[in-house]
Amino acid sequence: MAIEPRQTPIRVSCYDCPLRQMKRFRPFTEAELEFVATFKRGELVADPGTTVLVEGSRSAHLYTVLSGWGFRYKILEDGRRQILNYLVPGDMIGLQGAVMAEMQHSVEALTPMTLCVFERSRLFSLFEHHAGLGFDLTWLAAREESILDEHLLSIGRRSALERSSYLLAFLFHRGANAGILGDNHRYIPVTQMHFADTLGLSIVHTNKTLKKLADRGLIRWRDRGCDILDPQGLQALAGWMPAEQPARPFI
Amino acid sequence: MAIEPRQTPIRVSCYDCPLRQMKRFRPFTEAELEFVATFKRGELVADPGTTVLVEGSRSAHLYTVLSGWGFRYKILEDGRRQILNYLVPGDMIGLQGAVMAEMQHSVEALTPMTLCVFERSRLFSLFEHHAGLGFDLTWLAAREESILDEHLLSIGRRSALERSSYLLAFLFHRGANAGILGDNHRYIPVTQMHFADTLGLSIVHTNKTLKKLADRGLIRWRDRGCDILDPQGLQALAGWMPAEQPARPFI
DNA sequence: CGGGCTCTTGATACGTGTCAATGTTGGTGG
DNA sequence: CCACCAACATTGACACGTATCAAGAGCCCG
Repeated sequence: MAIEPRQTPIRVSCYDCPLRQMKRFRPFTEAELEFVATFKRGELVADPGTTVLVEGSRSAHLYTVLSGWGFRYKILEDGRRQILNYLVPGDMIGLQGAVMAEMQHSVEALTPMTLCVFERSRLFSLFEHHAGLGFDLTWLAAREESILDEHLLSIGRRSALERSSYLLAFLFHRGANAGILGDNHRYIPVTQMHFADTLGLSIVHTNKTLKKLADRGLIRWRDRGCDILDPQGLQALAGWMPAEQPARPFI
Repeated sequence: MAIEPRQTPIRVSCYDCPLRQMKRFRPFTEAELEFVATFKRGELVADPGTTVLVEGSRSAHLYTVLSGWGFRYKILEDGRRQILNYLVPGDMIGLQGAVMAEMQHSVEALTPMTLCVFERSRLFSLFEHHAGLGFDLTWLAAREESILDEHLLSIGRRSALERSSYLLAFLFHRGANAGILGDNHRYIPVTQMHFADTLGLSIVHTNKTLKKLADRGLIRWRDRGCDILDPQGLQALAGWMPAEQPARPFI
């Protein structure tokens, strides 16, 4: 994989961050915005398929997803891979590094992806000077935890068909909230291999299961990803409802 | 289940909290200790098998485990249950409630259990006045996330035997760190049904799998729980190593 | 003494994994 | 422009792991 993620100078200023202007994020105070602007160190640009962060490395940075889809994963020594969660704009990466000595998971880009790079050494000063931002970080971590809880329930106790439906409904929900679905298409850039590695299933059985969903008209496969045709139907089949939550923070 | 958890007045003062004195927790400043003491509202005492917190409820409190074993879980409508993680002294419960409108999981006691009860409404003032404590909360949330990552990997990609070994090694590690294992016994108060619901396996198959581990001399079953005889062996079988982490915080 | 739990074990059914082969698509280089 | 290759999707046959069903034993507690 010759293509490496490139760290570039700042091209998107926090002051006119396109994400921040979206209504689903809580607004910043002037002081907070100013702090975040000095907190930001650069940008990381990654092409699809690129590994952005590697398990076991020690990163001096924190990241926020500015654009694109990605995912977090872990692998066992013999190569078995488990995808843990997906990343959409507004998500934060690398908080675990403030706790553990090394990264405990890797990150890969699904689409072209841009990350904001922050200096981890200044993390504590964020807590010191901007309690609201500190609270937001905890908020984000707690929400990630809540998502992982649902994934665990799903992998542990749902059948292959229910699991698949849940994951599709979940991705639709995340993508829609992040505003990256394209109104008519509702396209999700996840291959069946990614599905398999998320669901804890083999690729073959994943294919057969997804086919059932396609036959029922819930999804349609195209261009190495899939269109969500009937999110409600998927939710019903999975027996899942997205939990309500207040306006989310964004750093 | 006639037995309800009882909220009692404070019996253990934060100033002479038995947990805080253990060396694995980071020390508090005077000011922090003072704040936490006023933050604490009471104690919750629960007998084994008692449901301490219920999914879907709106709790005005946060909790820290003071003594005993417990676990977090979710259930599907038809009763299928998934245990998400176990609770030992020093763990915090209910941070998710600061984010989601309702509790997203339930909590049950495995042994007699005591929880410290904190006022959620004062959570923000914790961030405002004690950046260090705010940071600690994020720390705890990030560590929980990291544990859930490992569970996901395990359930999704490990075989029944590997999974069981991982869980046993994991529980041993957590119990040992929390100092609740009893040096010679290394007893873990978890029934095979709990194991099954954690591993995403049926109770019958869990039994057969655990028996293999017992036959190999890695564990021994007794008194509705099990003794960990060979934690190293379990780790090796699972292909798992606990991640190194600095002194943990405790609130 | 009886009634729950929990643990145990064997027989059988079923869901999912593995193997193997084919089709499709998009990109690359001659 | 075409040949080729790599990655992904698809399908069928078969093997294996795990679930389900059923029955019984040990234990604690009322």
